[in-house]
Amino acid sequence: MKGKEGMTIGQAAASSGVPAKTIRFYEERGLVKPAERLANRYRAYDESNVQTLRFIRRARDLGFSLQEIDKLLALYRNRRRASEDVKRLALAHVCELDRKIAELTRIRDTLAELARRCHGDQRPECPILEDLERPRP
Amino acid sequence: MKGKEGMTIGQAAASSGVPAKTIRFYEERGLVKPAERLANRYRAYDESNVQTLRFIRRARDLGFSLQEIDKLLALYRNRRRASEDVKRLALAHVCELDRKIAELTRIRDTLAELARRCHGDQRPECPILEDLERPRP
DNA sequence: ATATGGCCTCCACCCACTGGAAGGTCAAGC
DNA sequence: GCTTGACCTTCCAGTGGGTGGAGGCCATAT
Repeated sequence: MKGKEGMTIGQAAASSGVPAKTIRFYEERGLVKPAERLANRYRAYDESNVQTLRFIRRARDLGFSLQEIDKLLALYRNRRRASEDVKRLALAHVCELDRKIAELTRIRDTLAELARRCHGDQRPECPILEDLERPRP
Repeated sequence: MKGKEGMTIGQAAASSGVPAKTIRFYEERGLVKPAERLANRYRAYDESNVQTLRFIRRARDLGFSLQEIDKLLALYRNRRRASEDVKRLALAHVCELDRKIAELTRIRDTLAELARRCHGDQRPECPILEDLERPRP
């Protein structure tokens, strides 16, 4: 396990923040290319692999899907990319986030209002259950 | 297929808004009790079953998990329930929604700011990719 | 010599469905 | 009476993004 840059999957995991199991999963999904193998069949990683893993980690934290990350990685690796293409991906994702936030907020407000109207005591009467059982148009 | 109230799964689906496949799935998961069967092995539903399905549908629309719905259904069926218990479930879910909304909003703002700083032209320079590749502490 | 811990593969499971294949049932139309 | 088509039945597989565990090899310290 020598070599200045060489790392096992566990070290790459610690260094990138992506769990070892997840790294294998990404490899299987084709998100990262299959790692080189040592003589003992252990996967070997270098700084550039770890860089890619960190990129993926950050993109996941920002809510991009693996499919979107695949596209982002392609742009990342392409020196002749147009920032326009990256921006389009990002803005599409912002739209999706706005949509989700709006929906969750709507649900949240509905439910908070129902809870506000519920006495929350020992009696069975409950506007929340009454809402749930009400037939909708 | 006689009987004033009797319905097939397709009619129950149309009447409740829960797809037939999903009704079978709920039965398998034990969320609803196994439907009666006709001589031809078709599932039979009545208004009360449809009412339960509508309840589930509405609760799903409000973002409750099947596990939470299981508890809500138990409270719904229990005439001696305390509205306190329903309210507690609802408020816990509101908290969870608030948490999710806050996280998505944080992500959304981060990404929108990165996109704002990106020229979005034909050149490769891109603050979004620069952010993604940046090592984190 | 063995105990620990890391690595390997493979399979199963999570959530909440959804799609599809293969086959049974029923009413209507010719 | 036979076909057609719309239902219904079961079972199996896949989605997304992993996580957990079994069973076994490898490396190092005691």
